[in-house]
Amino acid sequence: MSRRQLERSGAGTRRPAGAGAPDDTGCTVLHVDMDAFYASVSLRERPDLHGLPVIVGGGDSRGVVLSATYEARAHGVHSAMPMSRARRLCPSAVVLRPDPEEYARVSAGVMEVFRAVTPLVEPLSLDEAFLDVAGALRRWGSPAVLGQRIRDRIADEQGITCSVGVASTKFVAKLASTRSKPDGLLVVPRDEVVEFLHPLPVGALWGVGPATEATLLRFGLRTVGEVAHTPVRTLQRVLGPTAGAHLHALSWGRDERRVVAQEPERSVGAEETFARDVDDPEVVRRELLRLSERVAARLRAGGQQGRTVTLKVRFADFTTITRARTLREATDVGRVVYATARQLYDALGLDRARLRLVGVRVEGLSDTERTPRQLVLDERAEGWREAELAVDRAVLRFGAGAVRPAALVDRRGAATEPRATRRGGG
DNA sequence: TCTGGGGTCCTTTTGCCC
DNA sequence: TCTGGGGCAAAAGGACCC
Repeated sequence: MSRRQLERSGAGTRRPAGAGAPDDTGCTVLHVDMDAFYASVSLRERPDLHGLPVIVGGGDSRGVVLSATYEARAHGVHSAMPMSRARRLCPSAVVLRPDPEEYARVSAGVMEVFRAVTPLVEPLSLDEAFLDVAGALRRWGSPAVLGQRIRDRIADEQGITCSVGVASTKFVAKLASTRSKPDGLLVVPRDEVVEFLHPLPVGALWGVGPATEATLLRFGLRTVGEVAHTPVRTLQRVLGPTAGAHLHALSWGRDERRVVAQEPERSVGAEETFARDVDDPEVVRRELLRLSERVAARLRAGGQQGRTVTLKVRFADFTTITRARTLREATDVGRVVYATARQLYDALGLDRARLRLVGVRVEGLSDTERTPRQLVLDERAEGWREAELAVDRAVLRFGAGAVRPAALVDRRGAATEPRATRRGGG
């Protein structure tokens, strides 16, 4: 939400020509963000669609917008909007299916460009990252020059545009890249930070979403400047000690967070929204098995195990609950994850309630290497683990879907609907 | 007219032990 | 025996991000 607000608050602040280069001394944090990433990547294959409203989105009945070109955004379309609504807002838009593999490839290429500049790259998602360029200046010149080089290289090598924010802190760099979109670069000099921040709406602050924004508005706080001039104690009373202090610091441009390369993952999960609400427990259990296998396979691929299994259930009316159980030993075995998730599900005693979504997540991760093989792990689980490792090898050789649990295969040997959102035969 | 899927972090509640 | 905390970990929910 913050990004949208910031864009709406408008006032293209790219410097007027002839004002001289802004002072980027000490502005060693870069935030680089691809413009309409999924849409831009998909458009590389479809040059005929350039200049048209294009929406990338999934799901036949229940999908949302993943990305939209600026032409589509002009009609009010934005990401996370239900596809049905987007089509109504912009009936002329061309809708493309997402192509996750291609996005991952382009993302890897982009990250490579970053790492050629500095090892201190902190990816936030496929399409954006923070870079600490303090150590790269001797070789490359000033941060702004560096930012422009990155933009040029990504345009040349990947055929997409990006925007770069240059500042002394992560938070301001991120706001700056947003403000310079699309296809821009904005430096916020150190001594202009407060001037830059204070006119912005509160929703521009990191961590202020719809709920917090509503709270702040109730107290008459509309801009970052108004938050800045509110006593910390007051903010803490209203928002809690952590959020209150955090927001106050941000509103003055104080942000101590460093750029950190490769943060370890803290959880791995998978969830699925059904094409239509489901009230058959057997269908739900089959989905839980599929999700558990998927999560466990990803844990093994990453060399990780987890101790806490969380079940997520979303009812037809969108209310959502979670139930968790912590195991005695960490696991990366699909059958163990499934057994736990299924126990949690059965314990709910739902009795044919209509479900919209189920999910499985594993938390409390540790490296498999550094987690000693427990002596107490029962033979059954150990047997399953061996079997699943064999499956991993088969999938590597023969591709996904080569091997799957019997419960997920119908009598004719065909896999039952690979994705719950797919309809009909195929 | 509805609301995906991948996550992180924080707060509150709860259960347990002392 | 009852009550009351403090401290802790786990569980649950919610807000937020892309």
